[in-house]
Amino acid sequence: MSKNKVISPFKPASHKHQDCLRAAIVAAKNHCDAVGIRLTPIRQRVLELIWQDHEPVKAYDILDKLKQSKSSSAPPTVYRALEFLQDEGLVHKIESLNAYVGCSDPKNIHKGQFFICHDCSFVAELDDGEIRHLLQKKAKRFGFEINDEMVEIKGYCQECRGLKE
Amino acid sequence: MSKNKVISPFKPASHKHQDCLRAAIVAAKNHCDAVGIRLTPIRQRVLELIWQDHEPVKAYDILDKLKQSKSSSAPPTVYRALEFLQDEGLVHKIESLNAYVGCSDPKNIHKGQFFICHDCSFVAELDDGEIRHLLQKKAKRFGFEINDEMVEIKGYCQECRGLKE
DNA sequence: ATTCTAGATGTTATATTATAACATAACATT
DNA sequence: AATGTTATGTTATAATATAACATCTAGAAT
Ligand SMILES: [Zn+2]
Ligand SMILES: [Zn+2]
Ligand SMILES: [Zn+2]
Ligand SMILES: [Zn+2]
Repeated sequence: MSKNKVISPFKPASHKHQDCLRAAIVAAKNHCDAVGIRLTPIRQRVLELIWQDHEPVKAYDILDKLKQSKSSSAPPTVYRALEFLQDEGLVHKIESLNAYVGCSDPKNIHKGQFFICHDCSFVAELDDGEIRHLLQKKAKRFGFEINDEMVEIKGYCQECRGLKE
Repeated sequence: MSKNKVISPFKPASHKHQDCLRAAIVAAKNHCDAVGIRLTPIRQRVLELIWQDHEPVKAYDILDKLKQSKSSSAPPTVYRALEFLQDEGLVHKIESLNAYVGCSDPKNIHKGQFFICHDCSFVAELDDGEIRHLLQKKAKRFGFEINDEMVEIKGYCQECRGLKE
């Protein structure tokens, strides 16, 4: 089963992001209902904060915003929510940035491949069978059994490149 | 120019690591001489500590060992040395582990692809043109210009898989 | 409806990773 | 020796993340 998905494509800055946010929350609710776990208010709020944009968000930035509506919030509040959301495939951690992005495809558990713009910080995500397959092939050559993958690519998105002219 | 190198292959636990260490230090000295920069005692010592094994090493573990011979050492001592070594291609940071591994190919500046064993922590490094090329191809599809790449693959090396039987 | 319980949250403290800022020392060039 | 540059020393603190234990609460079991 070698799917080749664009989980989250680059979108123009002008896109109607309200729709991305709304869709992500709906997908999260559906997922949690289906699996029989609870998307509590804190968890939903953290997810909403992460989906404020397509940029990776830092844990302590989430904490700051969370405190505004819920003064009892502390680091564990955020890290617990993040752990839950990551376990459920609702959020990925960008290891090279110590930051978190939403994932709109929780049903299908995966580790994506991320493309991150240095200028606008937009993160696009693929779940690409070709990449996975090539890495498998390389690994196989020296008898390595893959169990987890991190692919994070930085550079400049089309829109930002246009602006550089 | 699409090279396809195995920078640092998996080696049996029994290999004569003294040779790896020695070769790495010689390569580092040669590189620094050639480029006209200084591999100072601190920098060399940090590099040696990183090359104690093929496992990623944590900054504060380096610091602890450094203190044993040089009591004036502090976090900046280590992080400065690490920065120097990374800039010169003598060390790579494994982002997903916040740890550092030696690189035996400093001449050729690159971002490698890393395969890391969960059991023995051995890190193998490729500088693989095929992988780079595929990522380029994917990026091109949505007009993304790559500037930096992180590929870190976790799993089980051949030797450790054999032991699991 | 009441009790029980697992899961979720609150709270305090601390561990881990990394950098800022400024002072001093070592080294190279003139 | 005087100068500029690079490296190191030193102190403090920022940024990221987890441990440990107390308390609460929604929902299951009775
Ligand atoms: Zn959007
Ligand atoms: Zn951009
Ligand atoms: Zn070795
Ligand atoms: Zn192994």
